[in-house]
Order: sequence, then C-alpha cells, then structure tokens
Amino acid sequence: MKPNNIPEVVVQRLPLYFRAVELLSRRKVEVISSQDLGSFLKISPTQIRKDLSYFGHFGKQGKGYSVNRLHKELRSILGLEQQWCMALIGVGRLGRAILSYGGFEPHGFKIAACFDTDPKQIGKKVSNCIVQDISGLEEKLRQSDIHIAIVAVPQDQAQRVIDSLVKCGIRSILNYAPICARVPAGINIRDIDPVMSLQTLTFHLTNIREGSSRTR
Amino acid sequence: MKPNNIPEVVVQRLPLYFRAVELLSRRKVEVISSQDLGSFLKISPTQIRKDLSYFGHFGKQGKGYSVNRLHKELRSILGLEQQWCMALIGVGRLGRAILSYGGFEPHGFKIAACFDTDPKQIGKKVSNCIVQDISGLEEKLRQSDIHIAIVAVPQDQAQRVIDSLVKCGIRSILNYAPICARVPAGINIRDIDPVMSLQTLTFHLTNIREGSSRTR
DNA sequence: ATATGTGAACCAGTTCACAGCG
DNA sequence: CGCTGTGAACTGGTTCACATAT
Repeated sequence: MKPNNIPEVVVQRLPLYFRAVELLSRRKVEVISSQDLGSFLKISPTQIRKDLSYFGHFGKQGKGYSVNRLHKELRSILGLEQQWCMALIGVGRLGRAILSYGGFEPHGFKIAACFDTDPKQIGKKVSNCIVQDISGLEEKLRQSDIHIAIVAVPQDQAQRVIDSLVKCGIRSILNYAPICARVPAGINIRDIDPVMSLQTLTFHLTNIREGSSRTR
Repeated sequence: MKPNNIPEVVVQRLPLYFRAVELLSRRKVEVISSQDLGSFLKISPTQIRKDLSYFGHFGKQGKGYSVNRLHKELRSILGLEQQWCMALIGVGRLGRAILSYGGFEPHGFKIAACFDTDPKQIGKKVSNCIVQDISGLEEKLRQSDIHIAIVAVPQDQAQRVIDSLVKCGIRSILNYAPICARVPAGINIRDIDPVMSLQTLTFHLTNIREGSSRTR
C-alpha cells in the first residue's frame, strides 16, 4: 500500500485531516469515527474513509480511527517527520511579512536563507536572516538542505526567479507572486494570492445568490 | 444571460482570467483567442470558452476576444467596479503583516478598519489604522460600507470571531486562521493557509513521483 | 479560413450500498 | 451491532466535435 498516483484533490485534503487530528490529539481524544471527523471538517465520512484507504487500513471496524495512529500515519505520509528548510526569494514588504510570520516554524518549516536582487538590501539582516544576492542561491542550496523556495518578488520578476530556482534544482515552490508561472513537469508550485480569493468573494457579493462556498 | 448558479470551480477561474486580461491590456494586446489565452494560463481553450459562455457571448468568431471588452465584462462580473472596504480582525504579527501589505489597494480592496480584543492594542495606530475594540464592530459596520472581513486571530479565537462577524451581518470572510470554520449557508469564506500548501508540497517531495501539480 | 459557442460524449471524483471485521 | 473499506453507481466538470458566425 505505498501509493504512487494519488489524485491531487486527495493530497490537498490530507493536510486538513492532519490538522484536525493534531487538534484532537491535543484535546486527548483517543478514537474518532469517520462520521465525527467528517462532521467536524464538513467532509462526508465516505470521502474520508476512501481518502485514507489510499494509504492503508488505519481504522478499526466497529470502533473508528485511533487518533494517535492517524496522527503518526499522516505525519509520515505528508513527510512531516523532518524539519524542512526553505529559501525566501524577495525581501520587499511581502517578503519581510513572511519572514516575520511566526506560523511556519511550529509546523516544522524554517526559512533558512533569504535572497534579493536589490543591492541596497543585500547584507542587511531581516528577522535574523542576512539577505544574500540571488546569484549565491545555487551554492547555498549545495551546502544546506533547502528543498522548498518561497517566491515573494514583484510580478514582473517572478517568472525569471522561478526559472532560476528550477535550474538550481528546486522542485517545490510556494508562490506569492500574482502570476501563472510556467514550470517544467515534475516541479510543484502552489500559489497564494489573497486578491484572487477576495475577487471570488466579491463575485458572490455582487451576484446575490444562496449557498455558501469554500476552497482550499 | 444573467446567471445564478455558476459552478464554484468556474467562479474560481474568473479572477485568473481577469488577471491575465489586465496584463494583456497593459501590454496593449487588443485581441486574444481562447487558444492563446489558454496556453498562457495553462487552461484548455474549450474550458475558457465554456466558462465565459456562462456570462455572455463576448467573443467574435474567426477573431477571438477583444481584450478591452473582456476586461470590462470580467470587471463587472466580479463586481470590481467599486472599491471594497474591509475590516481586519486581529492585529497580531499576522494582522500587522496584512495591514502593511500593499497588494490590496491597487486592486480596489481597502482595509478601512481594524479590530482586536487585546486592551493593550486598542487605540494604537498600526499602518494608519486605529485599532478598535471588537465590540464596536457592529456599529462600525452600520456607519461605513464594510462588506468583507479578514480574520487574522489565533486558532482558538477564530470560530468565536467568525460567529460574531456573521451575527453583525458580514457575508464574506477571508480567513487566515488555521481552522475549519462553521458558517451558516449563504456566508462565503475563503481560507488562506500557507502551512497547508507547504504540506502538500512536502507530500510530493516525500512520495517521489512525476507530474507537476497546481492549485487555486 | 479561423475561432467562438455548445450539445454530446467522456472521465474523474464523490457517494452509495454493502461485505467484512472487531 | 457499529464502523471501516471498497466495488458499483452516480454526479458534475472537462473535453470533443461540429454547427455557426465573421
């Protein structure tokens, strides 16, 4: 049961399950049924069972899922047993906000280096991180174990930066730039764009209609 | 052709189209075919044509879509002809980052008020915005035209805050808190959680397999 | 000739229904 | 008996194929 072709929708729900199970674990809940987990996450129990069954038989019939077991399994499936080092590209207003954001480290994600092209920034220390010239990226990647890059550069520089990240061997990118980046097959990119989210909200506000909606 | 039941997936692609068309407009491109727009956005031309056809007949056979026309239409469809005022709830580290982020205003989204529960914060000025007690929210909503709330409070306060937002009549929420919030039907909530995005990336890094992936 | 708009065909993802196990 | 795990049925979203317009 070591799968190799999980639908992407399923992969996107896994972190959700993990988060729920972390919470349950903290609350000392020991067993949870797909029923209860489902009503908590607003996902159908069948969905949850099917998703989890891609990876193994974690549940106990008649009982449910051991929270502890599920926690461990999801941690392993998602690759969260190690700490992940990341490089931040772009230390403008957005980049600085990301650097000062304390939400990554508790989850095992660490910004280990930051880069910029602006000569005025290079050498400066921002949130305990010395800004380096982006030309040093490849070398830095060799000597440290950075596997994820966060892109926080302006729109017009983003594609170029992403290209050089890929050339340096980065395969995972968290992209905050408002572009539809072109990446070769095998490279994973995840976009974060609050403005686009807001625009779907205003669509609903403008086109008054019933029914709530969600995304991930 | 004024629709009332557009699939949510379609709604989520509209901002993407809008962004592309904005860019094309800036580049003085006058006409674009679904073909070309598709290869730019990595979306099939048929998909684009079908999506747009929900809202009208914007294209010209044999030519393509007038960029200008499409820009205007999408602006109208998404409700972006007006400026939207937003309330930010929570001015901790994350909230401050959001306040200082300059990416909202150029797109017509303005943080018009910010709130917190921490007495130490109340009355302080953060990025030109005076922090108010959250108890003043309902009044503030009455006197201004705020229709969107941004939630940037800690996990354990988020559901409570969202409940009171809903009670105050807010129907659109951009949620940065790592929770699966319960909202009544008719309320739209969009979650932004970079950690979850990172976790899907580490899944792919850990379970080495081919094929790139994307989300929105 | 070229590109849109759209019903029909197709496919992926979700839900159903139930067998199997604790 | 309760809840998981899963093939089968279904749903809705995407792509195909072509009629239609310029």
